[in-house]
Amino acid sequence: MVRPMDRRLTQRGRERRRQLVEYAARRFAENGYHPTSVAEIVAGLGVGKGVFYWYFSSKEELFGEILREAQQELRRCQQQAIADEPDPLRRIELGIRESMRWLGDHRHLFTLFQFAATEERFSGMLRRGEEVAVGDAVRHIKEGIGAGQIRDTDPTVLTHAVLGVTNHLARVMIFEHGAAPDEVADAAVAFCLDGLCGPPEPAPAGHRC
Amino acid sequence: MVRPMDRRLTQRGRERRRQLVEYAARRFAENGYHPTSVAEIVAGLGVGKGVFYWYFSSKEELFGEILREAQQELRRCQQQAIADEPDPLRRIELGIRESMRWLGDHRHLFTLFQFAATEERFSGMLRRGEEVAVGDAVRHIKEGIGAGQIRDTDPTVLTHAVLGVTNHLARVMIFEHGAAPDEVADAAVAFCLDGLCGPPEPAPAGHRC
DNA sequence: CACTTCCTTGACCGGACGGTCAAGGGTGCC
DNA sequence: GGCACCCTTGACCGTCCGGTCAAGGAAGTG
Repeated sequence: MVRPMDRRLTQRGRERRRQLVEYAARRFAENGYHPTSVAEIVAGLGVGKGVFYWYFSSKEELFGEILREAQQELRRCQQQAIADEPDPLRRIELGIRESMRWLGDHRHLFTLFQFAATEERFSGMLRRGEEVAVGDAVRHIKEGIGAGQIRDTDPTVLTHAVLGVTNHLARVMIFEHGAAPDEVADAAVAFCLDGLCGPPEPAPAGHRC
Repeated sequence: MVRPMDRRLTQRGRERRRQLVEYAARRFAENGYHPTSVAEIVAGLGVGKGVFYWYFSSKEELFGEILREAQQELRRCQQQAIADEPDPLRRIELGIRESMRWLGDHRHLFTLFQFAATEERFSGMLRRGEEVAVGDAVRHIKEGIGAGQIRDTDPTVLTHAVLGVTNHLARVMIFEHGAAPDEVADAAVAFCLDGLCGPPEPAPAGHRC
């Protein structure tokens, strides 16, 4: 499982560590995890190999740390964006918009998430982080269902549907087509809200549907 | 770009080639592309290393062929499923259902698609295949918009929203949670159709929205 | 100054990997 | 049989990679 080394670090040490995480994340995303060697990372930073193994016990551990920190920060941003918005549907909207913004700003990390999902050693770690975020979203959806705003379907499925739209649109429209995150977010929100609310016909209640 | 070797193969040769593609695809998906060595592939098939390099000029070329053939087959299945259904909205539904079924049956290939997206050498190849499939879907969406069944939004965005829902739900609900493809497809179809059709309020025409 | 702790260097190691190739077996055709 | 062609073998090669470590510099503390 590769437990993280927790050395006591000075200011200087924390800065070096940050450099390594940052630079390695970019190289891993651009070049692939396996094709990027430790030698290349330290050369890119102009330091000796020993520096790497002073801060991390292996390349694998470094990747794990990158993953963990990225997931942590994404969640932090989402929580902050949602803050204390009372309406669950609007919380979901804000979550989508914030995700889109964040992914636009950290596309290299998104690539690493994708890669992590394809290797067994990392997919577990990724999944644990994902489950936390999904848990958050599921709560909002459940609340929306309770309030009659959202169709009464398995909240987990709905959550993943929203997640799928957001991630895929971010990747294709923002990264590949170079679209503006805000506009893509508008489209994603529109699609998801209608998808969540359900068919118009029975439309009995709810202040948006 | 690693052009495929086109040798003239006998019956026996074609069978060997198929074995290599099949087995390597499974190992790549289970173990990762880079961590799976050519030596391991040929050992798993009980043949010498020369066999590999008789049929493929490099490991990279083999992976490219796996990708190409998988995309080709997925598209073939989708086209066949849609066949000559006249209603565009229903064509999309059938496409979603068929994708879900196919992904459920070929989850290892899905993993390889994901991996390919993370390495520059392969992402181009992947994208070219994706564009073809997206082009198909966009046509159906455009037709739906023309018929007033689908909201008048950028068809490419709508297509990718649907694709995102389908792929993500397949991965999470079918692969990870072990849900039944048919039920997941039901949920995906419901979500996407409402997402495509748009908000209920103005609801002027169309026989489903 | 001495002494400790934190950090850095880069040559080095064992092993694994992708790829090559000379040699040979098998099959079918004349 | 003789010959051509398709396929297979596995030892071998050069390279590169993750990781180690003895040695030494810098910074802080007394």
